[in-house]
Amino acid sequence: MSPAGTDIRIVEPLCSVFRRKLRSESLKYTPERAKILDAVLGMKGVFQAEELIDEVRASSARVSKATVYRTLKLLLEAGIVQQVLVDPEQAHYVMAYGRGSLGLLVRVDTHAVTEINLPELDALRDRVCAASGLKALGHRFVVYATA
Amino acid sequence: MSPAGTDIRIVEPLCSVFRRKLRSESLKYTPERAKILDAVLGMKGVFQAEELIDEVRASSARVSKATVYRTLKLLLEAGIVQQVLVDPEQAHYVMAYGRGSLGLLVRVDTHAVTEINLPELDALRDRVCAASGLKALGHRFVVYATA
DNA sequence: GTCGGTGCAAATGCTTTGCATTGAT
DNA sequence: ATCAATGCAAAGCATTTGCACCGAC
Repeated sequence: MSPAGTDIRIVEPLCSVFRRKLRSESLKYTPERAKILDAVLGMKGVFQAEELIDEVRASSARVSKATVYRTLKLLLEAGIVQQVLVDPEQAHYVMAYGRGSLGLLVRVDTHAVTEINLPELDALRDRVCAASGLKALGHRFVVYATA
Repeated sequence: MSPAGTDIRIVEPLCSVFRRKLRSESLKYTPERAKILDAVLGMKGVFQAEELIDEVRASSARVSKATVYRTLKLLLEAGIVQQVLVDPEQAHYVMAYGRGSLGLLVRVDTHAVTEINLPELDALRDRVCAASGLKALGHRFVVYATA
């Protein structure tokens, strides 16, 4: 579905996006940060910090928990991941580059979280912001359900 | 706006709802719990545990932090308050009896949280759940915005 | 060679819990 | 009288931070 270039969204690897962000603040692109970014790309769907740490350690060398948290914060600032708040105990994240909106279906019985796509909410979000004279940055639609 | 009884939603004081919940588990309705429920009714909009503690202490006697947290959990189970996750650091709550849906406008620059009413999302929520063969329990629509 | 990065362990801050005492039913 | 609730202080847990050493530029 991309003969005319229609479906191309990521014209630049996320790695470059990250490096550019780092360079813009005179921060360094280290092997640890590269490994963490790789692990993020490997995460499917919503994940927690601890799961990311496991993923990093599974696919490569040892990276400290502190570094993962520090890098996660940078990835958040770079817009590469977004925070998703479904659990008061722990922060959850999703790979989110180039995406301001997010739909989630949370099963309260199993705690499973599924992503859903609802583009019609973009307009609603903009309408809400316009009514308050604000600029929309993004939105979350979370549905809680059970079997 | 209630000459014909149209706008009456709470046919029973929340206090009774709470007492019934407590009785059903052979728990006790104590003065501390009554004061905390009162404080919850006095909170306008979204609040944090610490703000509720301040409210309780402002309007009446001393109640320990532990008791407020314990009671908040009971109010959650009773459906009198709902948890709202807008901040990974801290849980936020809203008075929520008889309400499964919730819209929030979060200003990321000032951290102000405003409630918004979007009844059209009920149908969307039900559609999403029906598509997965699940039963909808409620939903959150959170819009992030800035000036 | 200079800063910033990393790992570790200690610190932080919200929330929960153990225990002895107090109180609702 | 009984069984649960309260207050306090200590414990828990995810996340952050201070510091000494290491490494990217």
